[in-house]
Amino acid sequence: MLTKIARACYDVNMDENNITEQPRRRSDGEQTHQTILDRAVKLASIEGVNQITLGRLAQATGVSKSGVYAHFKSKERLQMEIIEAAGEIYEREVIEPGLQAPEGLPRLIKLYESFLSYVEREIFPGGCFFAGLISEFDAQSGPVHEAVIAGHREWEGLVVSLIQDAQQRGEIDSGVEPAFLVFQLDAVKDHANFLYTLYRDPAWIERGRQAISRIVTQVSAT
Amino acid sequence: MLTKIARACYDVNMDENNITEQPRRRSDGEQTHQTILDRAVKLASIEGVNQITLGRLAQATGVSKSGVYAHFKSKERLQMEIIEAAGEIYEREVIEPGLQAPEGLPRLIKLYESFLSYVEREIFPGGCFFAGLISEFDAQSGPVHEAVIAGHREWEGLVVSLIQDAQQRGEIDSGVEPAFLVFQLDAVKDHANFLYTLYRDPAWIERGRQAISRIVTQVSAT
DNA sequence: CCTACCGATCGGTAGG
DNA sequence: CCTACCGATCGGTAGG
Repeated sequence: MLTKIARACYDVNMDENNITEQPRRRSDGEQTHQTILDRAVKLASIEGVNQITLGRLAQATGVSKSGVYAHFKSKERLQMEIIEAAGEIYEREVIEPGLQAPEGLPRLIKLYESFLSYVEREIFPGGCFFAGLISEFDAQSGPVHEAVIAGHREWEGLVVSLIQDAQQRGEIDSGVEPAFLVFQLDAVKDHANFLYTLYRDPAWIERGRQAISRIVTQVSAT
Repeated sequence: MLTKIARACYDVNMDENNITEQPRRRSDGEQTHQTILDRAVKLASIEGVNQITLGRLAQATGVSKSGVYAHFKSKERLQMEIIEAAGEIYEREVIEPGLQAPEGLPRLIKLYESFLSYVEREIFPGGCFFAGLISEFDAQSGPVHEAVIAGHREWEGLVVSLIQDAQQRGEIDSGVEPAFLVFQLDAVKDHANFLYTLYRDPAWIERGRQAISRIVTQVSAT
């Protein structure tokens, strides 16, 4: 039966865009899959990825435990899909709006403002998903740990390139070490997320904005 | 049997300092209790307090599962004792060395240096215990969440009072808002902990030191 | 996607 | 501090 559904999904897949060997579900199943994943991402942002269990996810969605399991085929795969789904949301809510600003310093500033806004709007009920994820897996080896490091390196690389752009345009002092500036900016953004999530007081986001703009002012070319 | 041990411990207790209704164990049991707790604190700093189970703690210490349970009487109590024990370590490794410096600005600086040193020396194998704890419970209501908030407020209060001391001595500009300065300093210390724990590269601690001293320089009275 | 299971482990209890 | 349990839940499987 599973095979039949899998094959049907595979056929549907062919008509769409995705020709991988990973079987997918047809439209109804696809929707259920997404519904479960949405719930899982929200739960994981509050309690941590390791606290998500098939049973509780089943209860939260009204699907049977084995129904949930059938969608993900293992707990590891479920965890990975949760992280992927969260990544898409982060991309949509932080990266894309940030990159819409004009190149150079405005883009750098907009990126951090997008982050603060995304925290303030509580896109994830438990605060920034990835701040929580890093904290959960920073000291634990395994595939998630590696994925977390890759994600952090990607973010750092993006910000460094924005800083270098701004330096080439003469908007940021050329004597500033990009990696150090990223450290300063990220410290503020993560701390604002941290305290907003703990206290749910927008004053912390405002402090984050102030601290970011203070740092930017200091490194701005004269 | 439990009652007998409990009563024996109670008697011992009377001879010491502590006359609460909470029964304690006699010296052997006391030692086992501490051994279990030490392991639990280390494990919890890596995996999170919620990941500690009686079974795994039993396995890690060689005590039977019910033996572990007998020492703590509930998982909640175990969690609370873990947090208390971590708090004592934090007090010893960060607060006390910090407060040994001369009053005013040197004491403020020393407090943050003590923190960075405590991270660098890996007092907890999974990074600063309380950074992890806040991250784990920031979005979850319950007694641990409340304890975490109380702990954060205590730290913030301490730092604010150090800043005000330094302001009264004319070492920090009186126009600086203490709460905002704490925000800036804590952002850096937590971020250094965060990245050191993820990468285990002392360069992140060094960046933290640089960022701290830069902030201090900026707010220093002219 | 379901019911009906499996062995392992969970927090906790009884009794010593 | 131990053995020997309890019901509940875990991730996962069989079969439809």
